[in-house]
Amino acid sequence: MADAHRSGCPINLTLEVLGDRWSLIVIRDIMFGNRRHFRELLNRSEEGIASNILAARLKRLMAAGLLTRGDDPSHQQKAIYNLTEPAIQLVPLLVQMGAWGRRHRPVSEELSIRAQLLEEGGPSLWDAFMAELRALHLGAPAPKRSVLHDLQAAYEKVAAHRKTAR
Amino acid sequence: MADAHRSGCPINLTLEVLGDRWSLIVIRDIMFGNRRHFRELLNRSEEGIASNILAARLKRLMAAGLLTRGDDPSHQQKAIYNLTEPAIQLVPLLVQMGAWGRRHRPVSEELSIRAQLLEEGGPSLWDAFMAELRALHLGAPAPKRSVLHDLQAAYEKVAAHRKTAR
DNA sequence: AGCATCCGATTGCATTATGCAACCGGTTGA
DNA sequence: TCAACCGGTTGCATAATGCAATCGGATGCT
Repeated sequence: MADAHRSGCPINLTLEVLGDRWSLIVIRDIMFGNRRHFRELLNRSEEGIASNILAARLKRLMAAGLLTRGDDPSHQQKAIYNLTEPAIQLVPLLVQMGAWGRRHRPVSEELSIRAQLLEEGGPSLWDAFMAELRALHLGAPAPKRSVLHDLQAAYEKVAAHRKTAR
Repeated sequence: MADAHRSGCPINLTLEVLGDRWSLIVIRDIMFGNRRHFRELLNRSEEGIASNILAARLKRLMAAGLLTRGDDPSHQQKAIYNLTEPAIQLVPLLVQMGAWGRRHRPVSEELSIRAQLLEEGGPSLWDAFMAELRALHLGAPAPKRSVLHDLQAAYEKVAAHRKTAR
């Protein structure tokens, strides 16, 4: 009863989980940038999230069933954040967000390449990408071809540039 | 220079406009519920937005180019809020949000009928709906068949019930 | 062993956003 | 004349966000 949902409308309920300025940024970085550790999410994101906000978001997203937290065998203190199946199913939503932003907002060309690829690839590309995410985050059998690598290329280039520029 | 965008990423820029708990609720009500006046948006929405928040959101959405404000000829004081073309192009995004919420959140059956119709109708239905919105909000020539009426039916039923129940 | 670096956070504090209720001057229609 | 409605605004409390410094523990290098 601590629910207190504003309404049962699907759009509203989605907004109650994801309707803030950081949740989808975190999911985007895990999903498209393959940021799996706290420090990666903290230091290697374009927008510069604060550490307390990041911690709060990770906690909330885990409570909402969108992320799980696992141990990194290589380091006792290191945590690995994984996407859950519901989070992986946000791919079409994020693609639409990217497509809309690309058309109607002053995007930078570098960072919109990924959105363009996903938009032009259509649902079949999204499915391939989601299959890769399941392999990476849920331990599902790995698909043959990697579309993820292509998607991450531009992203990595920009992140690296930003890091040196600091 | 008062821009100060966090980054040029399309997803981020979309989030900077729509990433809060109310903006998309307002657009949803105008779009699917055909709420065109301030008082309609205030009193006839499921979630019960506060009047100052509504005023602030309408102002921001107009500044972002998603809404325009027109005069209602029938009443000197009455304002009519219209969707712009960019706002109408949010249809696929809202459909994806509804589809995701329907699958992964505790939606009420009544309110998810609309989401289901739009999801099952696919892109061709979205296009038909968007054409109707253009007629309604931009003064474009009206299409023949109205899919909007069907979409609003369930919504109106619930809103009417809620009004009497207060 | 010693020490710098990295690990996922937490704390304190300032600013901003949101939420709630009451209220405003003007318009409309009976 | 008057109640109801019009699009908001105001004041105030609470919650979210932003920023910088810091924490205790783990790791790796020398």
